[in-house]
Order: sequence, then structure tokens, then C-alpha cells
Amino acid sequence: MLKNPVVLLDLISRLANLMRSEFRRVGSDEGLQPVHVQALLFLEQVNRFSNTPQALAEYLGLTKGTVSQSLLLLDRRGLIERYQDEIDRRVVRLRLSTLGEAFLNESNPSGLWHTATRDISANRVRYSVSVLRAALYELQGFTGGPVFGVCNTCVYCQRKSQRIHHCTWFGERLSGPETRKICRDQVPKTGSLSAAD
Amino acid sequence: MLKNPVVLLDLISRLANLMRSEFRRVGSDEGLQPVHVQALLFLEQVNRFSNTPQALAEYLGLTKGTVSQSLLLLDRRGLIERYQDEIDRRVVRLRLSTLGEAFLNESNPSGLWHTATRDISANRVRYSVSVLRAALYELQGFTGGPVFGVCNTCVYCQRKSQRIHHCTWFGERLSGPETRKICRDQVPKTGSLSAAD
DNA sequence: GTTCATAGTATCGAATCGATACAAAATTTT
DNA sequence: AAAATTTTGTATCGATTCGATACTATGAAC
Repeated sequence: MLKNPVVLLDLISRLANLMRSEFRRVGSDEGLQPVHVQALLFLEQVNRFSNTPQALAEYLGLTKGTVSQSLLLLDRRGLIERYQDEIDRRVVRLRLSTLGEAFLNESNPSGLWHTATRDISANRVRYSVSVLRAALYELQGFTGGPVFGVCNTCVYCQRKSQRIHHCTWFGERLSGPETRKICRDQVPKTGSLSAAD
Repeated sequence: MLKNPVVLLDLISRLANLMRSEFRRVGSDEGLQPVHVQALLFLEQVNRFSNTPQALAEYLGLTKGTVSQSLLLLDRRGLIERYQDEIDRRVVRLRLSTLGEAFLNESNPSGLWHTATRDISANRVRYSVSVLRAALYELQGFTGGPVFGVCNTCVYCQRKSQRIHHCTWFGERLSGPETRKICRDQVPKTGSLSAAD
């Protein structure tokens, strides 16, 4: 008997494999490997508390040494910028350069994904997101790594007014767009995992 | 604005990355790389029409040359067996060896996934499966590759009696367990993509 | 101030991966 | 039937990722 969770895992693996191929295709013009495209997409989505080599390594499930190499290449190509953190001078902050943003806009790595999911209703997407998010949260708990998640589904994300949010974890103000990015230290709100939001 | 399909893609990527790490961990004792574990899992799930190097290459999104190398390694380790097809003598058929099955049973590569999804209801899993299956079907259409899917959700899979099924595509009889495996030439039944089954 | 932990880099060897070329079998065309 | 073409899989090569280890620099603990 083929258990349903196995089927789900198989679908996830296969989708990831296909997108990996797509990333390879998309990056081939610039001589970029799939992992480089993934790194750029990460930097596009991540918030300003989590844009470090360490976070990227944990996100990709690779060692920091490996990721350091990839970042070196992206830096040499001028696709990213690295700068020192103001407070903790050990940490390096990463951001997309203008060239990097241009590359993502032109090559559009997730374009194929968009067209493939075009006909799936927003409700069905939301529902699946909540299921996968639950699985991810559990999985991240077991592996001991940090928990990546969208900022505005986090218990520490407080809405102060219509436009102003506040993160009680880092103790900083957040703009609206910032709350839709991915954070390394997210703690899901109760209920956001068990029900479709 | 972070669009929901992007969030879904991000979740899938991240889950795949984590499972890839898990596969690396699981295979390290035997000196196996993640891709080897994936190959073994593929052979565990695939039906007897699709257990070829070519199918595996398409499933993994790699070239046949690359996959040929991985199969060589798995063969040397005695984890798989390769034998010629009776009818078309160009094609090589693959199957797990006793050792290969034992490795999967002992190392249990999807064990972590099982525990992580333990508390997700069967209904929610089924629903997500139907959504991801729709995305996969679309994606596979664009990339031109074959369409992998579970046999019993295929239009060619006919139920003759309680125990006997028939594939009108390959023109062969199928046992019950066989209809729950993955086929390379699956064509989803209408409705199985748009609604939770 | 000494010790320890953390973030990142450098270097090295092992292994994947794609590209190309190749061999063998099947299919199609002539 | 014979030749050309297609398909399936393998072999070899170089480029690149990747983990492991060692190392530097900064911060934290005591």
C-alpha cells in the first residue's frame, strides 16, 4: 500500500527536481548553476534580519563553507553585494545588486511555476501552503535548524496601526512589505498551521 | 507583495532541500550521495513499465549520462540489479536487490518525513496532493518530459473485477498493488486534478 | 584578560554533472 | 532486404559543487 504522505513527498521531490532543471536552464546563459539561482531567489525574498551567509546555508541545507564559495562567485559576477554588519562585525550582510535584480527580472526563474499554477485557485494554493507549512515546521524542529517562515504569520509580528508593524523579537519597526518577507527566526502563530488561513 | 504561488514554491524548495540533507545523512554510512538515495526510492515506487535508466533520468531531471554513472555505482555496491529487457534489447531494466531493499528498510530515508507529517490529517494530505499533482501535470507538460503519476489515477487504468485491473495503454493485466505504483506514461483522469479525491 | 563560542573564509580532495562521442538494437525508408 | 535514422544506454572528459578541516576575526562569558 502506497501511503499518502509518501505520495506527497514524491510530488514535492519531483516538483523540486523539475524546478531545479528549470533553474539550470535559466542560469546557463550567465554560467550560473541551479544553486546560484536559488541563492538569488533567497535574497529576493528574505528580510533584513536573515540576509546572511549562515541563514542561506541553513536554508539550502548546505555547509557554510560550500555556500561561501557560491557567494564568492556571485560577488565576482556582480550579482550580489556583501557588506559588514554595523553592530556585529563578524556577520556579513547580503543583498542583490542592481545587476542581480535585473537578472532575476529578465530570466524570471519562477515564471514557469507561475504559468503552471495559473489555473489553481487562490484558495487551493492557500490551503496547500498551510499544509506544507505545517510539515516544514515539524521538519525544521527535528533537524534542529532555524525556522524559516513568512514574517506576518509569526507570533512576534504585532500590528501597531494600519501601516506600522512591530517585531517584538528583534524589537524593531517593520513596514508592510517587510512583513511579507521570509524570516529566519519565525515562530508560527497558533492556528496558522492547522487551518487554512 | 509576495504572491501566494511564490510562497508555495518556496515551501516546496525548502522542504526538498531539507529532505535532501536528510538523504545525505542517511546515505553517509554507506557512502551514498543524496541522488543515490533518490534513485533507490524511485525504484521502490516505480512500476514495471518505467524502471529504466531513461525514466529515472527524466524523473530526476538529469541527463542519461549522469544517471548512468550513478547506476554504475549502485550496481557495484550491489544495491540494484540490471537486466536486459526481453523484447527491446536496448533497454535495461532496473530493480532493487535484496541488499538495496534491506538498505531502504534499515535506513528508512522517508522516516523523518513520516514523523513530520504524522499529525496532518489524511484529508489535508489528500487535498494538498491533488493541488501539487495539478501543478506537476502542468509543469511536466511545459517541459516536454514524460508525465509521472500514480497508476490508479490514470485514464488507461481499468478495473476489471475486484482484484484484476487492466492497463489499456500497455495492454497488460495489473495486480492491485501494481496500480498504486508510479508510471512514466500516466494520463490523469479528468477531475482528479481539480478536486480533492 | 583569558577562554570559549560564533560568523565567515581558504584550501583540498571527492564526487556530481553535462557534453560529446560511441556502441548496439530497433524502426523506418527506400 | 539493405541502408539510413532513431532510440537506449555506456564511456570519457573537464568543469563545478560539495563537505571536511583548518584558519582568522569578532563577540561573549567568566
